[in-house]
Amino acid sequence: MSSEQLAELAGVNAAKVRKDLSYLGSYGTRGVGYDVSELVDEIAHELGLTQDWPVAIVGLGNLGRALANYRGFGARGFRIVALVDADPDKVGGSVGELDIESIDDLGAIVADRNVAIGVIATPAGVAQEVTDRLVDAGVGSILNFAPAVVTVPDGVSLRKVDLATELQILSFYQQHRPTPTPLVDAGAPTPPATAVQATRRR
Amino acid sequence: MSSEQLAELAGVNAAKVRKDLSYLGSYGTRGVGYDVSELVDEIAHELGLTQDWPVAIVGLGNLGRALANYRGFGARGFRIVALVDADPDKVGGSVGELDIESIDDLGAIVADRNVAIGVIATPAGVAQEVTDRLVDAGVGSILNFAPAVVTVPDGVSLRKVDLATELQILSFYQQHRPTPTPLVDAGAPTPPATAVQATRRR
DNA sequence: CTCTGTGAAATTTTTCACAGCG
DNA sequence: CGCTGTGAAAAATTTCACAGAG
Repeated sequence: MSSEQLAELAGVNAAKVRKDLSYLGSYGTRGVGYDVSELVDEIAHELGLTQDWPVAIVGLGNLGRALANYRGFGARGFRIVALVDADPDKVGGSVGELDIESIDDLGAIVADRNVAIGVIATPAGVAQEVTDRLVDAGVGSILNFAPAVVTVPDGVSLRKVDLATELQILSFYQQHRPTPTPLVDAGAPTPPATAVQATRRR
Repeated sequence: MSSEQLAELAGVNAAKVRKDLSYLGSYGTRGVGYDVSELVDEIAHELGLTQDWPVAIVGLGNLGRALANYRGFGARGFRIVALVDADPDKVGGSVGELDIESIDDLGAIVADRNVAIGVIATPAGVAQEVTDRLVDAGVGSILNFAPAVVTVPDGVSLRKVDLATELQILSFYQQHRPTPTPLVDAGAPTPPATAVQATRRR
């Protein structure tokens, strides 16, 4: 597959694809393109996806349950090894194959199962406390879904997914839409809309 | 509050805060700083958050239910006005205050309730089809949680939240962590770790 | 001939640094 | 004085464009 095709699929410039891939090394063949399975392997290796990263989910409300059931994790090599909650009513219950354990046992759980990544799906109010507990237990990466800013010490990675922020960004574009409702004949070649775009290609 | 303080809270450079805010106009007071509530109002206005953007959620598996129950949406002015699924067993059920309706009624639902934003929480396999249906119905912004790349016509905004991608990014940093497990005396000033950081400040 | 890999150019983003307002 | 607003500089990112490998 050529950089041109990859670029089309990703919605970016072909030169960017080539430049980015060049940082991995020279895995393309001039005049031909890239071997996709080779690329997949190389990228997986570079991203550390060939290793097994045990994941613990803290907080088993609706979002935590959704994440626990999310099949996309296993598919990409992330193994959920623990579900932890503070609510005594939830502890002892289970989601899928896994039992819900008490956050008081976090230290032992992280140590025993080598938890590398902690996912926070708790209410905002306890997010920082949970983060601190995870860090103290030795977890090196945190993915925070709680609508709260949390801080971590140097050396710990932190990412935040804020669902409301995503909607706010859409709202911005929605407000700046070329036409509030594009009342164009179905079948017309293409609406003349060309303005600020959140959209990628086509 | 000064740009310095705002920058500290956001984990960015103070000049960047000032430069960014300057695009809204001149809402600061020299020698003093910014009036936070004024900033909140101005930013809300610029982002279109003073308007009401009706949201429809398509797909009511675990993730869809979590999103439907997510209190952060209402708190920031997004009103969920419809829950839609293709599964006849789910249609007629409800989540919170809202009934689950059939995707076959999508056109009427979008038109009646002025749905502006569609949230896709379906399996990957039907994400493109659902996207097309939403766009045909007149929805101008799409937030895609399905682990699938979907395309939209020009003039429609699209954002994607990929949970597994977030983990992959963490995995990358985890793999490049300064020390696998920072075995530093608790109480030591600060671990000497200084390397590639996903972390913001402190 | 086609398509990669990559210097160099163009563009965008971020930071510096300071005039000047309150 | 202290802190904003902003030109100008610096840095980072993206794109161009083309030599040269296959």
